[in-house]
Amino acid sequence: MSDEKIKNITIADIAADLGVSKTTVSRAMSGKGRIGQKTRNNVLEYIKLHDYKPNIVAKGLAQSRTYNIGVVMPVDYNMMDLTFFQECLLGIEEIAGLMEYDILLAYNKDNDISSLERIVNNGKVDGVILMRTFINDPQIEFLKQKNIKFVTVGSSNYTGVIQIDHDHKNACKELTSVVLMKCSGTVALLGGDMNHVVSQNRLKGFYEGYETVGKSADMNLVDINIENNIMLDKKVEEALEQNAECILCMDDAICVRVLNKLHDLHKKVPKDVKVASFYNGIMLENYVPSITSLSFNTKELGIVTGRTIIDMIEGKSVAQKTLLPYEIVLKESTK
Amino acid sequence: MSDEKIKNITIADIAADLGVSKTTVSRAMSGKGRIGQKTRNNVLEYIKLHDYKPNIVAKGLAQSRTYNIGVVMPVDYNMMDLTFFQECLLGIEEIAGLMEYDILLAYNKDNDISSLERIVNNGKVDGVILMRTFINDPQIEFLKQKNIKFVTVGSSNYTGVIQIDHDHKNACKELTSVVLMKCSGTVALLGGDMNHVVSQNRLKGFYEGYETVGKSADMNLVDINIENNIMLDKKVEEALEQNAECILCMDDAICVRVLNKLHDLHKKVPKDVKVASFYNGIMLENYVPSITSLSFNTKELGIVTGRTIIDMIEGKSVAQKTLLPYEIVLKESTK
DNA sequence: CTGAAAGCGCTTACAG
DNA sequence: CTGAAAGCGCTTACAG
Repeated sequence: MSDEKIKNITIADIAADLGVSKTTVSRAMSGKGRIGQKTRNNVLEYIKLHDYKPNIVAKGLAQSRTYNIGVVMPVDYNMMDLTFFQECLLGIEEIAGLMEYDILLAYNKDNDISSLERIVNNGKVDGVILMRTFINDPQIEFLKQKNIKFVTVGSSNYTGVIQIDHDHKNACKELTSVVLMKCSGTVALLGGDMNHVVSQNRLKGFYEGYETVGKSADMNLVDINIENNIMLDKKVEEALEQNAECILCMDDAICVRVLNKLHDLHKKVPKDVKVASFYNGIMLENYVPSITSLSFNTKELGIVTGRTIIDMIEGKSVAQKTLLPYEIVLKESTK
Repeated sequence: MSDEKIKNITIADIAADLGVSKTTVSRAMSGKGRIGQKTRNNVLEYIKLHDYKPNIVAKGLAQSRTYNIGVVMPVDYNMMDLTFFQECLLGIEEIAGLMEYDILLAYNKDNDISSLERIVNNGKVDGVILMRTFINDPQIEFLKQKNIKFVTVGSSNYTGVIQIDHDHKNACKELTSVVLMKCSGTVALLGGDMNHVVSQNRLKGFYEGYETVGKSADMNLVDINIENNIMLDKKVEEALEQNAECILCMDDAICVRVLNKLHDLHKKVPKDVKVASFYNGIMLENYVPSITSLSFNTKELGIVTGRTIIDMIEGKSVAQKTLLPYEIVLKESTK
């Protein structure tokens, strides 16, 4: 066994073997340009027989393309986010593979975008997916200035940015109104960092949910921007003191903490207080009692995001904002 | 703003502007071949001034390289593994970036290696890192047959495979002997799928730990290949019935389950029984009482793995097997 | 319908 | 010390 990689067969080899020009071989494969049916079949047959794989890098160079898409992963995640990103990435990879694209990874740690800069400055990607964005986002600034095509997972307040997201606002609106039907009265809302666009949308949906039943939220029971878990625990106690019949949690992490606190206080769910979450997540999955929550398909989010950036790369026009559907999963916790 | 990517400056532009040949520019950058000091500085200055970045793809084509390394991630992970893989990947990315390489992602789901096949058949990578391998591994078969350079994270029983791992065997040996010092008598060992090479090494270390104190393990207290959590719970009870003074757990997932079971049985750690784990992990981190365990630096594992595959790509010789150090962290649970 | 030639942006013998 | 030319493996006007 030699130490070298096996030398791959090239388009020139095929041309020589078949007694045609490289042009013809190229055309047979791409389907572009006129070519005789017989000639074409000949080439295709040869390719199949010899299991020829064109060198995508060379193809890319000739077309000023790379057939790579850059994906920027955040590093400062917590456990729950990790599974979200992984699953989304899986969706991206799946669709990319089908379209003959590959994923080039970059990381974003504390808004250090050097990793992103490298892959785009080195011309290694045709487009970029940002897995997480911020209100003021150096990634977006950089990509705009470089005029590179990109898509964001989740909503962004930047103008002109193509974004794919679940329809959090309407999801929260609907869940809120469903819960309001069950608890004739006081519903508390806890958690949510308003620096995140998604939190803003959830809050909006919450208010709109109230509107649908002709009421308006009791602002004493809405506690956002809770700084830490200790604060959160206190907010749970306060909600109970104000006789909240149901606690809505901004996301699954909040919800787990709330449930633990209720457990410590010997409050039974749903007998003493109902609980629901605006986001499903792995930690909520096997909780007893089962927890009512919104349910989003993360892998699908990845697939749609991947398809969108590839469409953009290939010159198709795409929607400025794509909102994916959601499900409301009613479980024991709001019975 | 045009719809096109900004056209990058090329080596030809520099050559024209400076009135030298492309050869000279190339040489100035690479440092290869003879070139006058003054000419060289001229070029370098121009490059810095205009912030020129060579097109790595073109460079790669000319050198039959890609400056990409493929990383194959497993998909059938559980939560705990996920953080391991993420952190390892982070290490790989860090060193790759420093060496001007990038990460191309592939997935391995149920030993479907089509994703891996695509990136190597398409000539998109110079080498591959396998994040997880199996006793009979189609990934390894494929890469060997293709004669592509690759490295595995963790140990493999295949011959001739370059592997990077923590020194699990000696780590387990040392922890076992430390624990034996504290519990003059009966130590139980629970968990570990013997289809995994790492489990085999841990078990070996466990036995060797006994040897160091001149004893041999009580086989009634060694329970490996435990099929599920129910079984595991039963094994915990059995260990207690046999008056085990300490329970050693093969990994953190096992350990968490064991701790929960002990909690249910109202057994106090370490008063009623001591506990230690052969692997640290996120779920063990904040446990009360704090848990004695082996501690491994996962990011470092990634860094070393990345450096190794790059060394191989660049023709340097590397060790067949690299074993990284470990730490024994004594905590409350074995007091 | 097919091919010769130029080009994508680099590197690298070869020659001077 | 420097440059003209060929080459990496493709694509694509252009010409016939």
